[in-house]
Amino acid sequence: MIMERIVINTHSPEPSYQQLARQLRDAITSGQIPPREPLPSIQYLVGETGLAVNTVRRAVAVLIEGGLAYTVPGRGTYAGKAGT
Amino acid sequence: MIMERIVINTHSPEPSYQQLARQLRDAITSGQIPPREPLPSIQYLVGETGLAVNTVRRAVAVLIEGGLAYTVPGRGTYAGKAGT
DNA sequence: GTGTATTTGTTCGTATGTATC
DNA sequence: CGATACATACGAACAAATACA
Repeated sequence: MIMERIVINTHSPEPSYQQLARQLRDAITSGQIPPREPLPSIQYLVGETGLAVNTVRRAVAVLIEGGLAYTVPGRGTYAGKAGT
Repeated sequence: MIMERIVINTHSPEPSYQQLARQLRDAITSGQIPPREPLPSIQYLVGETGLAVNTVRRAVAVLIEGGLAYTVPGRGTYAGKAGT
């Protein structure tokens, strides 16, 4: 599992889902999670962050909409763009 | 309130939020809801469609991300782009 | 092939906060 | 202040796709 510690500050004015999305984005753009490598699973992120499933899902959705990750149902979510 | 009947087919393979997003999008692009005119409120859409608040919000979020609508906190959601 | 576990997708319900009128 | 409207977050349930023993 590739990924540094994730820290969510509940009292920050920045929404939790945005904090998580930002940290995941950084992990991807920095190459810490190379293209085609799986992101941490939703369940893992729930345990790691203490956030609710829906909140984590929302954060991941941000990356997907941003074209930084893609999902394969039943498999997982991967860094980079879907394709060949 | 500008807007034709909204119909959600629960048994359709197309997710409810996408059905709603599509119908709202059509209402905007067709000019049925002109730029700067308010979209139906979340609560209204909840009553009209029978969907849950979160599901309706998700549909509206699709339009906002697509640049077809913008939100003014405490006021409402409007067709077109935010700006002047 | 079957059954189970994992993972994502959709949906609902509810509570609290913030902004506007 | 009270009503309205959007924003964030939590909790829970069920379906579908995939992986694996």
